[in-house]
Amino acid sequence: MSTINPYDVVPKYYQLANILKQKILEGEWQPRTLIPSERALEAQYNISRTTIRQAIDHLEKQGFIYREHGRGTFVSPQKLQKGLQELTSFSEDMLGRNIQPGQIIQSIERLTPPEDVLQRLELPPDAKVLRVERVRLGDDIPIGLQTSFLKLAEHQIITREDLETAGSLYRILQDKFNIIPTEADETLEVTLATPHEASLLQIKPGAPLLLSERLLYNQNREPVEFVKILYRGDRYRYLIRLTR
Amino acid sequence: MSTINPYDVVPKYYQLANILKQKILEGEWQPRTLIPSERALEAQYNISRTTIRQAIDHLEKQGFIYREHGRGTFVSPQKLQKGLQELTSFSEDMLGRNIQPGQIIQSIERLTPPEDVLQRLELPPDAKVLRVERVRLGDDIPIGLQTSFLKLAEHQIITREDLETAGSLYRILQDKFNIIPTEADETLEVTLATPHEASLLQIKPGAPLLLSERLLYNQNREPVEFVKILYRGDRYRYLIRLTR
DNA sequence: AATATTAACTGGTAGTGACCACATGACAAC
DNA sequence: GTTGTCATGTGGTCACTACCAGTTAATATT
Repeated sequence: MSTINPYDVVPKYYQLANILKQKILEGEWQPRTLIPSERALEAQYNISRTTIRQAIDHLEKQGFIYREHGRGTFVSPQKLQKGLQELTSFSEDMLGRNIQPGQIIQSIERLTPPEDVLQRLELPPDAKVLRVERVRLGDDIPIGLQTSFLKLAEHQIITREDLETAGSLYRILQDKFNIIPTEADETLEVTLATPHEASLLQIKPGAPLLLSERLLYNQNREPVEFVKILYRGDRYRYLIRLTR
Repeated sequence: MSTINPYDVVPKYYQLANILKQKILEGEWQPRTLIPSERALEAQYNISRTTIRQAIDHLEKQGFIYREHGRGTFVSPQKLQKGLQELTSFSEDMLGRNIQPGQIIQSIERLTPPEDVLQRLELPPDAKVLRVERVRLGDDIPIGLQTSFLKLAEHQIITREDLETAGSLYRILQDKFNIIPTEADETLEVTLATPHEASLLQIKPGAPLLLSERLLYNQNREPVEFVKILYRGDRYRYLIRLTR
């Protein structure tokens, strides 16, 4: 069994949460069963109840456990499809489904985007953004057509090499420009493929597509990216977990 | 200004959260501006920092504010589209968009559903469920075709009257059967309308539809309802907020 | 046997005190 | 001017303590 170090860069509650999570993932604690009470854990790990509760809070938010006042804390029964409702990049999304992500870069250009994109990015009418167009692949099959509009200064460049090596655009934003995605608003709707889109996605013109439009905010809640992804209707399904 | 009662059924942190929320909604605290520090609020309201933090935790989770370590706590700038990522019924969804929800009840029947529905509801092969078919309206225009499969005992009946008076199915589940929806897994994908679906939705056969499939869990994390909604592609757009 | 009471659990709320980690601006040193 | 140091203010973590609020089962009462 792992132990908890009293002084570390990693908070105690976080370490504890991982220990408990482990017990669930490894099956030591079965779904629907009661886990030790907060007072019991307090004694067992010699950690204050404050910290115990903080750890359990995290696990509850992540959907591993649920609490019932007066009865106890239980392991969630659901074969948890990890981190739905979480902000993920296309690559992360694919990896979560055990599909190998890939991409064909169509273009990287600095230009003035359509009016509606400027508005959402809170930019003046003549501003320029970096547009990145890619066909996204899953296990080498076209899944979606992705167009990103990035609010970046003129000297902030993203190259083909950046994209090819990093794979994920979020990685680049974080490492190269210190932009950390924290939140996004997304809409989903249905459209039909234009001939151009159809040829890129290797489907028939007029085939149904799932259109996702996502406005991404950085750590200061400023919009930094507007992304459109046209998903092939026959090869993609959107998953979320909702809570009340 | 409101005051905080020391002893009440309503927790202090909850009352405080509402007071702070009010200040944001009424515009007293403008977006992006710093709100008083936790120590300042502690002094101002004569509440311990523990409780202050608990209130702020809630507001942060709801997206009203965000914190930056070492800098302070700020009001979120976003014209918050309330409670996305939250579990809502069709009626609640519509009301949140300022659209009047409505329904045409097609049928209410007790029957054995398709195999896949039984499996998701964790029922044996011969089990029966209550199926409710409705055309859902928004401002009197057909928006979606909704089919609910409810895991209910034989004596647990839902009548047309129940549905017509309550409006929301969730209301009925809660009031009549003490089933409280707490969580759901949802998938979204694209399909094309069959002639039958098209006629009910008043669109052309083959028109693109957004198909939502939702498995709803009760307070004990048991599946209680499986709902399919076929949304008209031209009249419905799905909204969510994602966080990281 | 049925019903009411109670004791002993559970998680939930609240206060106090202490210190850590990060950000920032004032100020000293160069 | 530039750079480095440091004091101060912010949120983050943690311990200890106390009591409130549901749940349950044993027990007493009828």
